[in-house]
Amino acid sequence: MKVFEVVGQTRSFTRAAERLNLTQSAVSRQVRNLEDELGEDLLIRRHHHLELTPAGAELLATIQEAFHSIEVSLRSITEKSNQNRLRINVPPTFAKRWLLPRLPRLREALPDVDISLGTEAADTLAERGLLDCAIRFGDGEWPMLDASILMTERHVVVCAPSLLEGLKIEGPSDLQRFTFLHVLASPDRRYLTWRHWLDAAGFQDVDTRGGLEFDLLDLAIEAACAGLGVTVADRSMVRNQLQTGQLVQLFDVEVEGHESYWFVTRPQAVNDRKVDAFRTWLLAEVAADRVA
Amino acid sequence: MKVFEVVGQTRSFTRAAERLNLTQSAVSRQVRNLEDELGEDLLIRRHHHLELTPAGAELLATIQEAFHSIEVSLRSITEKSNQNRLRINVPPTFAKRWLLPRLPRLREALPDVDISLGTEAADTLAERGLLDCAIRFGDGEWPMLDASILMTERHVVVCAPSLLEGLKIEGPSDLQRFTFLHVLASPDRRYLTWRHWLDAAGFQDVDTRGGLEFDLLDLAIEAACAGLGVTVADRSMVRNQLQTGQLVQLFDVEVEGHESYWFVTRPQAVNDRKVDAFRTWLLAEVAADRVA
DNA sequence: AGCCAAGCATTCCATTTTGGAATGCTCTCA
DNA sequence: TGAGAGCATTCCAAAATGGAATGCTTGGCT
Repeated sequence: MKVFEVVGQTRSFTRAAERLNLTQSAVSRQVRNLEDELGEDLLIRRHHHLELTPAGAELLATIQEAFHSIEVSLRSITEKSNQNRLRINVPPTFAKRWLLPRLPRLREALPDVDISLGTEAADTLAERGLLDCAIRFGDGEWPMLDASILMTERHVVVCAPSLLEGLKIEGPSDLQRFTFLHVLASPDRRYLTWRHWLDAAGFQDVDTRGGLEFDLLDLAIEAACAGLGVTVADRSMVRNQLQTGQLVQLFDVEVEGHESYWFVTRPQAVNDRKVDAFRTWLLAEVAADRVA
Repeated sequence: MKVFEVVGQTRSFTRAAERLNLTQSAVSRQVRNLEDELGEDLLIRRHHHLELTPAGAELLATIQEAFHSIEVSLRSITEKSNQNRLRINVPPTFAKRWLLPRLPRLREALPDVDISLGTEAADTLAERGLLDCAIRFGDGEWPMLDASILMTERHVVVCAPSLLEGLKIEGPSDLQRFTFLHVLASPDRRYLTWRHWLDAAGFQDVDTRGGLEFDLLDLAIEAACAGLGVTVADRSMVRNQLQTGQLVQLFDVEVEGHESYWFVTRPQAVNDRKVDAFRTWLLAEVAADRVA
């Protein structure tokens, strides 16, 4: 039953199996059993995707609602001392660079809401009921979830002021002297932020192949602060360091990235007071940022 | 989970076990496991009865609703050709004597509703989702169910006209000559309808100890029709026989019983079109009866 | 047209979960 | 204070569930 719910969401036995920590074989049989019991097909097995039959669609809707309400009830029991806890997951860099500095203001704005902050790279908002909401980086397209845009990344190049001592930085060749700090999208693939920025700046023939790689932007920024090299970073993530002089910006080139930070919720969360209050606060904060 | 639902309803591990076709031991551990998982007690184990903790009460309510909606959805799939079937259980005598003769009228009134009629002595309305509603005989007090009164029994004494040939029936002693037909409440206990009727009629010293016993009023009435003796019966159940002359009433004494026929539904059924239409029809029918 | 790969079905066996029977424990009531 | 009702516990058996390997079907691609 639970299995069918996930299959319905993922529209794939294989992906459902992953989400459920089962094998595809187990999922296949569970669904088959359910169909047998009902004497009615729930899914149309097409190749390379599944479709729901009308019966399946109706059952899926019912099951989702029922399970959700049970899950909420269960949670409110497990943590009944924490009725007012807001559980969120936030990308690590965003958490550290943007949210953490604003936590005092958040507490002030929502004094009666406790916050549980997770920084998993891949949150479980769609899969489990543990999270109330999340902030995600991407294009805002996530199936079965609602997303409101918070901010689009704006890339600037920064480094520690110590690196610049006695140097004049005016063009591509000056840049080439520094160590490049990169952020990895996956263990063997970099984000192309340097490429985009260089294109926008009109710098040809800069060799970015060398340099240090980090799996988190946060670490790249830390490295830059430590004077290890130059990095491309989202302006919002280094605002503080620029203000205090820990980092300085090189060139007056700012590139709008094609991905953004989004506030993401399950559709059912529309009538959750906490989530709503948090969304409102977030949107107000980012609006204030833009003015500043 | 399902186990806890039934325990919550029955307020007893043992009875829950019976209903679930499990042993008390299995039920005990299921509930214990659930409590352990939640880290919170759901039940207060008092001796000779269980109480729900606040957490347990909340969870029970949620679970009941969730399971019910799933069950309905499941049923509508299993029998999707029978979306418009109304499943009812009716006491056997009521079914045969009152409802069956009116079925044509019912079909006329609700032409698009198919009827599934069961006549179990103890229906499963509270326990399973199979029935949409039921008619029950009793005092109208059934936990977790809604009941609307249909009619209170009115006892009269009847027998076949052949028994009276050449006799004049005027008092207790005349009555004593007949064979008494009794209805059993349980294998070793009669309903006290004869007693009540004799008291109301003011007949002392009638010995009712002998006679034939039946487990259903219906059989007693059949026996009376066959000229086997005299019986006390609810007027509504023999209306037809009195009209056609198959039975005749002895004495002009009519006793109101202290139990009634009720239309019983689960609380969730309030917004079920079929059930509502049936209730309306039933109430109109009994109202018409009273006028006639 | 035919091959390849993606993805569901199937089979067989191991693991885990669930259930039953017997027994123990504790509280209530007479 | 003893009996009995009713929940807890223990131990073992049975059933359900899951995993790995493998088979099958089909849509896409050359």
